[in-house]
Amino acid sequence: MAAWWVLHVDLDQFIAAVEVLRNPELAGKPVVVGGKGDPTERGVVSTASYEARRFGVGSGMPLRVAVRKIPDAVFLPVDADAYNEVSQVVMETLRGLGHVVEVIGWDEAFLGVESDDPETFARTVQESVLGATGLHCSVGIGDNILRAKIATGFGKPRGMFRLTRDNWFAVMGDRPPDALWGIGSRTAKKLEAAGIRTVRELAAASEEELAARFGPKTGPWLVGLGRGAATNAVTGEPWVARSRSRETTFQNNLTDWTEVADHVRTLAARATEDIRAERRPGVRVELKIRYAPFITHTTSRALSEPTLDPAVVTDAAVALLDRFDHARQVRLVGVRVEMTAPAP
DNA sequence: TCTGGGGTCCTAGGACCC
DNA sequence: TCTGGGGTCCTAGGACCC
Repeated sequence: MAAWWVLHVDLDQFIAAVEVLRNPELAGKPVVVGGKGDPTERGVVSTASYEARRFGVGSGMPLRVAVRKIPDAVFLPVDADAYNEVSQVVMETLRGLGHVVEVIGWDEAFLGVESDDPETFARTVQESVLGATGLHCSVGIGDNILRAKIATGFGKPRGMFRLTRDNWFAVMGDRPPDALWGIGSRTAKKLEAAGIRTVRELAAASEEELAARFGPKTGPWLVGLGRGAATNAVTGEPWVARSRSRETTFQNNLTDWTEVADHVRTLAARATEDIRAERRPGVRVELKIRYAPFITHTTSRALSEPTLDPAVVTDAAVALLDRFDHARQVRLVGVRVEMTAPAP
């Protein structure tokens, strides 16, 4: 009787690899993809090639910092259309293997697989993706989605790793809590203040105590993460967005709020185009302002009735500007529109 | 070092209602 | 005159992920 497994498939340095694929001369060079590709501008690294990572450059790092670390790296702009196209080939290839596929990003998916030999199937996955796209991937094998997701990191690059209840504490027990998917630096710091420095200690923590510190749902959920607990259900149901948003960071902070208003109108119009394309009326509009140097506030308002009318959305967004301090400089503006639930 | 863009979910306080 | 308890909605902010 074959067992059920969750496989997590993750393309290796996906964005950089796509760029190398269409420009083979980049192979072996430090490649940094991010922003508009100009490391003197505001922007962050989306993906760095392994050659660039050796210099300490990684995702989320400001481009201005990256260029200081590797002055002669190849800097490229983000080309979302190109990555989407390759991503679709990857996901179609995975679906073609005959198992349920849950897409969780451009370069990641879970597969629900019934098998006696998941490693052999993982090898098939890697060969299929390589054959269809020329790209390498790593595979995590787990008894639930959390363990599969974490396992992938131990398989990179081009490898695989199995993580289950049997080796969970042997592999993860002594690691810091932010090695877990869902715990970031902020929560790790708060956990440390509570005397919790390892996954093993998190697993043994009191749910009541963490509920008092983190909230009624988050506390017990964190303890569960420490134990490696998660669903093993992989769903092929297509993902449905709840909101659409557009935002812009200015290369130079704005001081003129009539300019700010112009940008709000443009962004609101674009967000409305997005919801119109999905035929999902907007029910709430949120305006985001990031003041200089990096102070972010949001405000939102429910619309009086669901609408697809660009004028209604735009006017609502512009009206929200009244709630902000027009004496301050603006680094970013954003508009988000919440949609009605999709028709069943 | 100086921090993108597009998303999701949770928390907590206040309003409001019974 | 002084003031319960519970439920739900709205809103701002925080944290996280790709």
